[in-house]
Amino acid sequence: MELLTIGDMAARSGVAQSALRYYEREGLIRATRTGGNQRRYERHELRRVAFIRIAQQVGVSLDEIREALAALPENRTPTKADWARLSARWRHTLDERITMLERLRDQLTGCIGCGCLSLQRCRLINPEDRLARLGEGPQLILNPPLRQ
Amino acid sequence: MELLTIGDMAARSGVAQSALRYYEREGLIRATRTGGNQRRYERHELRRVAFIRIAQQVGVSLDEIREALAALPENRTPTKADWARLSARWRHTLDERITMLERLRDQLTGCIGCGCLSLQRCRLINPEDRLARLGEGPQLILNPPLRQ
DNA sequence: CTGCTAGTTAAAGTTAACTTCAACTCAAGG
DNA sequence: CCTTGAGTTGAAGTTAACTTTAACTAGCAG
Repeated sequence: MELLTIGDMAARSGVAQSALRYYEREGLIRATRTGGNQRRYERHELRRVAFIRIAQQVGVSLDEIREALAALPENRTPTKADWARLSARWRHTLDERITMLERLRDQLTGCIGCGCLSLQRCRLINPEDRLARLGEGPQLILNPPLRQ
Repeated sequence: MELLTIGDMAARSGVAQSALRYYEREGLIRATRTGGNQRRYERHELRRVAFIRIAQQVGVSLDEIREALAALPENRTPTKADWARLSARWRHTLDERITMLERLRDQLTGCIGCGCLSLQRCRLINPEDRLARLGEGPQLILNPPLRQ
């Protein structure tokens, strides 16, 4: 059971040591300590780091990533099935994000592309035809959660 | 030539007044002033705001958005052609982002999905087969710009 | 004129995700 | 034993994109 130093982890994962310490403080990865208080990582922590970076690319926050990682077993090395279960979640998130961007792209092409980018008429800006249905109310740009 | 107050702009764009002031400080939108120093917006500034929010959804930073908006004419209301020219840029960015996410999704399915998420063997983690080609060097997770 | 809502400013606060810094300690080679 | 490179800590700094606050002014109805 060979353990990795923080330097090893940084080199093999491409993630800075300061980030690895940060992830540990945030409860995303774990390390044991040597007698001299240095961190030693088990090999499977590398997989956690990989998972973290991938999820970040998908646009998931560290908070959500921590939550997902909490589904891994505490007292044994995660199995393939454990990881597969987690990845299913991101797969779904990814699908959603891709769909959103594709819709945005298609509408962009036919909408800003044509120069019509009008808050009154554009489906991109006023997606559910809110203006038409709600009459005088405020016309929201894009999707809901834009706070006022 | 009816001008809009900041309240009008906020209501019609769904963007907070504080954000509109911030955009102005950052040089993304412009307003004239009344005798009493209140902002008055021309109608086409709404289109700018729409453009800003759309670009943000695509993942573009305000810095880049400002740069893009700088291509609009200073001294006349932008035409459809002006907007179409700008949108072409985002269209391209969008395409790239979608492609990236699709690649990520496909690899996620076949890679984390299968539980193999291994830094040594996984194409997702080690995309260009760096390990194989470069021998002992550090193995970077995902795409390049991960600083050390 | 009185009130009230809408608008103004500069400055400070917020959040995420880290990095940088200063001041040390550990581990290993010679 | 000495030196050097790797590791440790808490605290403060960084960046983007805003929001909040406090103290004040404008515009308009009655």
